Amino acid sequence: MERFDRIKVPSAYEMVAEAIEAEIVSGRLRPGDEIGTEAALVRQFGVNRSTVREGIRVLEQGGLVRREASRKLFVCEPRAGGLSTRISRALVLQDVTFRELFDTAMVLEVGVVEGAVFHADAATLAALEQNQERLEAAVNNPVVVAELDSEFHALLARACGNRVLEMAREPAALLFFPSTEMICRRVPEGAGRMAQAHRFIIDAVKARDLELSRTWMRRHLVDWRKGFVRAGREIDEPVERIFARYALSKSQS
Amino acid sequence: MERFDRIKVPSAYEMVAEAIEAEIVSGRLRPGDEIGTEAALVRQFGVNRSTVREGIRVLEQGGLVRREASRKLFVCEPRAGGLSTRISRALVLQDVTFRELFDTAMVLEVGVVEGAVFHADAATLAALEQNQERLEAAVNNPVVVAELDSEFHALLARACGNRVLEMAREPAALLFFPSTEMICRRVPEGAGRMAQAHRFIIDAVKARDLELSRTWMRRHLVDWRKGFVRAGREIDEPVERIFARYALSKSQS
DNA sequence: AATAGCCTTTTGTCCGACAAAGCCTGCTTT
DNA sequence: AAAGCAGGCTTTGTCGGACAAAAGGCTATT
Repeated sequence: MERFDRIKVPSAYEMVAEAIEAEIVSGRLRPGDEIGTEAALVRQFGVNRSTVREGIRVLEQGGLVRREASRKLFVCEPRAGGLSTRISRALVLQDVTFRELFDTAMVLEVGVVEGAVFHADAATLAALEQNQERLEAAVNNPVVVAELDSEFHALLARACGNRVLEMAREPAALLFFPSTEMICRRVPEGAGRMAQAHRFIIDAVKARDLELSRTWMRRHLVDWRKGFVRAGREIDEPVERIFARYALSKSQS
Repeated sequence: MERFDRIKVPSAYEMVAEAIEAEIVSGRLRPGDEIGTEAALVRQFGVNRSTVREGIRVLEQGGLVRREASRKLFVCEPRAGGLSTRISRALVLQDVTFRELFDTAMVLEVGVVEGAVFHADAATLAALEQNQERLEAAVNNPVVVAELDSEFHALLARACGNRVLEMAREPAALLFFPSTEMICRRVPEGAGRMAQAHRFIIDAVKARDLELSRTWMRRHLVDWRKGFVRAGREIDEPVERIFARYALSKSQS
């Protein structure tokens, strides 16, 4: 048992990043505000431009500021940060299995649909209907089906009116739903069953029927799992890195 | 509807970061491996050291590499990234309410305890027992009680054997459980009830009793909420930024 | 008013340099 | 000969200055 922690001398670029972060977290700088040019920061902080730039990289990667087309630097919506992508990547590096993804999705997506039953508004319901229409029209195109399934769940998450839950489900969803494409490709009847399940879920949410919405969400996910196994995959195998790299790079933009 | 996406010309430092990231994600560089000195990277990539350094900042902040005491750079365990902290910060910036935190915790912690019923091993159960002992000995110290409560739920999450779920709950937990201290301070009987609930949860997990574990976890969380309200707080108020800043900075180390 | 061309600002990258901190190696001391 | 120390080497963090290319703004032309 040591008495003292190691002393960490903060470097200049870290202090630059922290100073700007403090302004954002405190609310003195709001999303959309400009940070100023690098030269301006050099003047204010009294450090070299290289140092300022390193600090900016930290903030950029932290999702606090954004630079558009190598131009002005401004505070960005905290949502935008692409943090989920990085969590997903960490999960892949830990060799998590599809079972873990599935079990987590079961917990989170059922929680989401419960919230949606209480909070879904007309606009989101309309968006869900539109998603459903497109899904029914595209049951023979695995790529589009996978995208629409992913969007369906994202819309539902938005509809549940809980931003914490919405964000909590994102990393798993990013790894989970892309497999839908593979499933649809190998299990022909999969897309049809999915469309049917979505239909029931939407109806249950509209009818504010908690129990029914839960039931159909569970059924929908169990179906996904069955399809996964029928497509010849093993539920306890880790999410492969190559696949994940592809899926995540697509989502990053 | 535009036909083409904007073309993004990658800058050199981004390519440096991506090149190293690719090695890590593909598994050719494993946690613990050294990346090499800045000078070595300069030679290999044929770019300036400033450029390499900017790339390194990106990777560092992304939680892929770590530099210890301003010394050698090496690939780090994906878990370490401190990403949850940043998600929590984003949530605070979005002014999420305690209700959102609570509802999410309800979904996730119940999911966690279900997993724990199936997967908890002897070592974790022992750790939970030890946590319980310390909790019962400290019911009069709000600071310690809050820490132990937070640890209790983290242990349970570890016990559930699902790293995806474990990581999904972290951002909410980081914002949620610190309030326990405030509650214990203002509601004297709170800590005792908490110890009792923990006791029942541990026993239910040990007995592999799914339904009982669920029931007590729900009860435990509902209790937290009652305490929150009895402490004079409003469940629909946003998590304050000052509080969050304090809580998160503590957790970062 | 719209456009083309010019000028200015800003970013991305490069070069070279140096102090401070860690690491290593060889020397001194016991 | 082993342990301890000092000095030298390596590497990081920071600095100052420089320049091409892109973006933005301004003016004159049609």
